[in-house]
Amino acid sequence: MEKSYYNVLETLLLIYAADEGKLKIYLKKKNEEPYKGYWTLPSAPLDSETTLEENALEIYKSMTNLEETTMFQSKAFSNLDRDPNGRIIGISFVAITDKGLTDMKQNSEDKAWFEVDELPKLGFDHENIIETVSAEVKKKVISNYDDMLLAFFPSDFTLPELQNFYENVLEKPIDRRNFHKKFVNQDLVIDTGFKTSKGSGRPGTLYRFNQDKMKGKRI
Amino acid sequence: MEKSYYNVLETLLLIYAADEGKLKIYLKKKNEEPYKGYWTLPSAPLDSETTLEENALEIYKSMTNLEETTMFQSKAFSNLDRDPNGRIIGISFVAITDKGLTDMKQNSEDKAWFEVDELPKLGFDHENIIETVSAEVKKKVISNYDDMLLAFFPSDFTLPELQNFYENVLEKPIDRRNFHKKFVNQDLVIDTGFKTSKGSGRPGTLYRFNQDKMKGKRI
DNA sequence: ACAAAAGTGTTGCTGTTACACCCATGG
DNA sequence: CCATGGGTGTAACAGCAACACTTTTGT
Repeated sequence: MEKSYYNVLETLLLIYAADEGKLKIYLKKKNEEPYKGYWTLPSAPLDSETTLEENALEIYKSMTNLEETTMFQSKAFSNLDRDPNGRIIGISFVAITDKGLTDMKQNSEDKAWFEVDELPKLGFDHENIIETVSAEVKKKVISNYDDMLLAFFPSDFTLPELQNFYENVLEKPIDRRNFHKKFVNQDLVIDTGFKTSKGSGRPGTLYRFNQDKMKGKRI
Repeated sequence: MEKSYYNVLETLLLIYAADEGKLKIYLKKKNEEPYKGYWTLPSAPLDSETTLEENALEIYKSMTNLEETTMFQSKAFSNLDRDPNGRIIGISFVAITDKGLTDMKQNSEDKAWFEVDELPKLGFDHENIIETVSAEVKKKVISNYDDMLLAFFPSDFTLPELQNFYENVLEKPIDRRNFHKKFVNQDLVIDTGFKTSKGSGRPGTLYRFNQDKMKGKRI
């Protein structure tokens, strides 16, 4: 192979959501070789007249039909053997979305949500990328670094829902009563006045995050 | 300009150290056009047979004559007008070093330390890059996220030294006595048994970080 | 009325904050 | 012996951890 100062780049997008208490990622099924039938991260090659951010947002729109999201840059992956077709450098972005929205909710033939700890067969080095970036995202969720916990709950939620997600990410159980009081006593959440009743048991109060108190707050 | 899927990349290295209580960065003076006489970040073009990490380490070695450092990837900068010579994508890395070591201590004609809040005239978009990345580094120092505070003090220090640096990064004063006890009472530091005496006043106890307690510790 | 899920109360501990005071060195 | 800077003490308070109990729903 000829050594050169020109490189091919791709933007990789990791779309995350909190769903049923689990951290999930939205993947795409590949229907051409290489890795035909494998799942992969949505991606796009970067041309010389587009910024990485623009490129990532385009991928987001095409995958979700949504315009807005919390998006930020993550790591670059530059191993020489990432792609069997030749050297390509991948720059990863993280987008956090509200799974409740739009047609993303239903999995389709070629787009689906997966728990980050139960990934399907993945093409290229995407399993490695997902594990690396997910570890970073989880770490931020746990302490609300970069307001990451806030980003996962843009709309109403019950405290048990929040706790379920938080416990799964933390991989440790937390006392239900202490968790509840932490958020209520410190005014980190606002009571919307509504309740949810799904199944048996007392209905949960619907809260939303108190943005002023949560922004920058260390959990 | 012709649209293409080939891009030129450069690795940019931000070498930081805690010195005299200040967060400092090591820069290089440019002696050819463009930006001749301006200061810039050390950088290297990326060829098609090198990883970003290898490239960053090469820059580090050539700037410091040291082999080892705490290094991690930071953001990628992909604005189209970053460089007057044409589109080039910059991938930034952060290295943290012990300024006391080697010949780095003395500033030379073409390499020097600068406080991140008192930067010289910088070429390209490097001022923007330094500000962006420095904000990220400071934020991590403040909470010891990714063990960032630990990384800045690999060898012995006095608590007043540590506090001086921490206060400058935080941009708020902290009670001297509480700061002291926080670290001592929680066994975050280990007494080396040595003292420093510089100038008047009672000599300070030399501590080093207790790695076991500090790793992962949120300050 | 019973199970299931959500919400409230209490107590002790740990760490933070806001203070005043004592100790070791150089001039 | 006094200025300078470093180290120790203490009391009030906030947040966390570990507990038992009560309330509201569905069946």
